[in-house]
Amino acid sequence: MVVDGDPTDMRTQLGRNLTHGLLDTLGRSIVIGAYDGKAFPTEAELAKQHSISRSVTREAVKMLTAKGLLSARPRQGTIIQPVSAWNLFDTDVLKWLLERKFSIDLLRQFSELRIAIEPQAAALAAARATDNELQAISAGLQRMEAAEEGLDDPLEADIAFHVAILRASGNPFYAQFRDVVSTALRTSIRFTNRIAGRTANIVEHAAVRDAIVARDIMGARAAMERLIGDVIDLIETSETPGTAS
Amino acid sequence: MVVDGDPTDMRTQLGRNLTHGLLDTLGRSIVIGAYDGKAFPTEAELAKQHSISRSVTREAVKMLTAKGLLSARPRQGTIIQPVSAWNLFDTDVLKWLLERKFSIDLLRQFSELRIAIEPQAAALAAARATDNELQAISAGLQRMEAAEEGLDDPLEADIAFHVAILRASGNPFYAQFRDVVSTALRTSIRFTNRIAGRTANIVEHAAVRDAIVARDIMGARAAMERLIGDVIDLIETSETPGTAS
DNA sequence: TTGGCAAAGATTCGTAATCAATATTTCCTT
DNA sequence: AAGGAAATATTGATTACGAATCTTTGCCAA
Repeated sequence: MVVDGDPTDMRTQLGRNLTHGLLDTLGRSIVIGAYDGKAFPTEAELAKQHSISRSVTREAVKMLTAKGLLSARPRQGTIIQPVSAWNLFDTDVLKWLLERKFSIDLLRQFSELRIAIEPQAAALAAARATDNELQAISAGLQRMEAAEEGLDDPLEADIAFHVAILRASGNPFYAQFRDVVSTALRTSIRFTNRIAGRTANIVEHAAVRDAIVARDIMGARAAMERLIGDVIDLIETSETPGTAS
Repeated sequence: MVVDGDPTDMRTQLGRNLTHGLLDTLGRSIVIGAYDGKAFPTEAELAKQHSISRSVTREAVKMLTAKGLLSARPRQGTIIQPVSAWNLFDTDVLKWLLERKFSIDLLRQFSELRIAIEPQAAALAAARATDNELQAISAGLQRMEAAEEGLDDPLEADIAFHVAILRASGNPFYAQFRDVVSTALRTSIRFTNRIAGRTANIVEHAAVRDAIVARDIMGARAAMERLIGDVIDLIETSETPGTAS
């Protein structure tokens, strides 16, 4: 009963199938700390609680161990791993984490990561982006311009722009930050829009694009630094003591 | 027979149990591209090929989908996901990736990531490391000094130093790069030691430590940039055309 | 030939029952 | 009190069966 508000069976739950439904329910419960004092249930208990077969339970648990949230040993049971073992760059973990608190604190952590990654990605893109990749970046910018006039979704356009640059870095590890950046922007928009009713800064985005297209490595890095620096400033000015959970 | 050189059963294989053994075997096979032309086997085929039960097969496949390598749908079968969907920061995926090629190419991609992350981590550490964290950084450096005189393992000491700084950043996302940095250093040592018989650069490491302890944010960033810049220079000078696989 | 619809087939999804392996705890014997 | 053996709890693994979900095939009719 700790597990979910509704102890109903999982058959109508989210997810493509029972296993994914349970994965989602358990992952969310773990991340929000629903088991913090107590021990994690055994396979048998989980199966019973959710009126689900043991196989499905085992598969969901195995997926959670694959993501670093759990570990299991015979006779000892299944235990929750320390947060340091969680794979924070996993899409699901990121999603659950965000539900726990869309606090400014988490947004700040995201942004601290972005300020390290994205300027360097822009520099690499300036150095080696292919024609196709340059075009994708420009396309993202054009979507943002279209969004200014209500012809496109401003958030999705913004995300497309940043992701295009990550891809254009030519380094698959950079491209992995897709989800982090996307999540950060989705969260960000709730704050930045609320705080200063400002719309996305087209001029500064264009500066990044122009520098990359001009193969200006230093310029691309600097322009992107400015872009994200703005976000961080906004977060910090709006950070009033006691707001953080 | 595509799967593994030895079509023996999995009972003597690596891994804590059958599921993990199969996970490892399949993960490695996928990453090295053993299924590149062909379709991925069905559950039934996998079970038969490895003389293993269907449940174990399903659990291993589920773990691989959790890591982004596979996806499964009824009637359609199990299919390998594009590399862009793989979770490259997963410890296992990283390990498999490294077995595919410990090429200079992969080492360069690691280093491009480090040059973005670690200087910023050093800067954050300089800004907010606790006393304990400062002590851990100094301890890492001392281990490196001890290693100079054969009293400790130089590689492990080097890793400990860099990981301590990642942790001291106070941002859990930075701490996640533990594995990437550790892997990069382990790979790196094979090259850097071979190319220039040089030992780890204690002086430059000490400069990073000193700057962090002195709360010198800019200095810490610059010192770490120099450190990793050296590695990148070494990689680039040793990069002869045709070496990349 | 073409269009549509129904039947067959393949594959993952899900349940159930059962035994094995592995630690831990309990308890008996010395 | 010590040591070891037995009971016990929990994950690990096998097997067999049926359900759900698509795809493909093939038939029938316009």
